[in-house]
Amino acid sequence: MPNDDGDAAERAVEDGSVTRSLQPMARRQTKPAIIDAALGLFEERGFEATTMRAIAERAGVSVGNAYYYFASKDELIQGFYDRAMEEHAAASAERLAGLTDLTERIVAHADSWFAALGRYHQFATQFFRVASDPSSPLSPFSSRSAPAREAAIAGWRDVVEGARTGDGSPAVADRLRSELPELLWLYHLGLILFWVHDGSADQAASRLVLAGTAPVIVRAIGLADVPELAATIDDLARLVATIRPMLAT
Amino acid sequence: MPNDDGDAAERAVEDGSVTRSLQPMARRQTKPAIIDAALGLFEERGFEATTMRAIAERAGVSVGNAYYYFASKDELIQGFYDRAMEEHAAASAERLAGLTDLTERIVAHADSWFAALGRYHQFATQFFRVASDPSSPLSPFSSRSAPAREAAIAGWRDVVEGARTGDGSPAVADRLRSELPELLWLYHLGLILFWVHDGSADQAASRLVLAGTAPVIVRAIGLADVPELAATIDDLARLVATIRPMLAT
DNA sequence: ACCAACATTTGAACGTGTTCAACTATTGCT
DNA sequence: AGCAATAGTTGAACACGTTCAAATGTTGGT
Repeated sequence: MPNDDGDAAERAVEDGSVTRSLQPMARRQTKPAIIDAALGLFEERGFEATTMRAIAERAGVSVGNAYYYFASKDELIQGFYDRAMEEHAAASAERLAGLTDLTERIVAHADSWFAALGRYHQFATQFFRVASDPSSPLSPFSSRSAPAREAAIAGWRDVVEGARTGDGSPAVADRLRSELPELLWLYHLGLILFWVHDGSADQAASRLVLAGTAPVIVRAIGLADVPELAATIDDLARLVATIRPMLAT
Repeated sequence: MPNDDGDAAERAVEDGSVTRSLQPMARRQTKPAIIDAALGLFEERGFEATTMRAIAERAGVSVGNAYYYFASKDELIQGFYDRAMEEHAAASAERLAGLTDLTERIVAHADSWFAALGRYHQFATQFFRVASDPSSPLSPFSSRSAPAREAAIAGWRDVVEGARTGDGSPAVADRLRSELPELLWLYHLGLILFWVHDGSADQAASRLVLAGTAPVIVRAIGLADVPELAATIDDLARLVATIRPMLAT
């Protein structure tokens, strides 16, 4: 098994030029080379049309070597996902900069996700097919994707924390502020599910769903303070609390 | 390509005993034989562990012949799904017989689904992995599964139509009665999505989610008449109307 | 300098889903 | 009865993801 995060290869580079010049057989950065080859081919041909043999050939390694670094073809997808999420985080931060309205911030964050992944829609479809397999390590609920999940929730936390009312006070009541990011993340998963199945041109339908549902979500957040609904909300909170420990993935 | 629904084989049988006795090479019912073999093996070993060669061998045909009737291994799943849905319809009808309360009827219908598919949970997981692929004909939104989808929605229509209030009048206002079955079907899809990912013993968590959310759904239905929410509900209805024609699957 | 442990790399081989040209059986028509 | 067209059937062959024993490179200790 390789070092878990390509540390070995990176360390070798950090050893500096002396080490490198003393070793004629320059240490290739095999793992990133494989990722680059895979992503390039995925974009060119799609996921299923890309063979492990083609990836290995473009990366200049043997097939077996690719499997030394990635347990399966599916795992190579993680590289695509990580890269896309970086793009999304950057694009979202830029669009959120001037916005204070919660609804607008939600729309901006989710819409920049659509923008970031739009060009990969067809390929992303195959990605989420794999990810929607509960037994896959790429499932959003798996322990292996916990870092990605937490990063995504943190993104939604930024959306919530940055929201202000007219007088500059936080737009979301304290009681909800801690739970809301995760709920919005679930809402986003739902949007993604729709987006994946969205056959409309440029996924326009998904953007409409976003624009149409975000205000409803925000209105529902406001409703959480209505006393008549408090009992129901408490029921749901208790339900979540009961169920969460039952789910060991 | 075979006749679309095994008509050829069925017609041959309907030709009667004369035809059969005059044809020493008795016409095998190849298609059902393949389905039976496949379902048996799926139950015994799971979906992925079952090979097309094993299916063909048990059915007494060649591999190529299986592909004459089923375009892919995935398509064999439809047989499992159809059979399971028959079981569900029967079990649900039985449990709904004495119930008039809408919440109880919703729970009974969905819970009998859990009961019907519980023993197949692991295998069903692989089934829904395939079904959640938007490009798969098994996707619940695909045109190929339209009959199954409509049958499922019809099941939810029974749930709604049979619900009575204390005085024996329909429990659901006219305005909602036509749309509600499809919404409940979507709710059920959500439950199934959770169930598929549900790693708790005997999928107990899924049943709790059902028991906990069904009353909320029913309460929300009642809220549809509150004037303050009418505008929002109209917005959502308009959104659905706008989007539906955009989705050509 | 040497060796033992470890990390990396190789490519042939395996089992899989799927395809296809060839073959056989059946039907419809005269 | 005979013939052309169609339906059904076969199994070898293909391309793929994956595995594995073996070969090679690298490191750290003496």
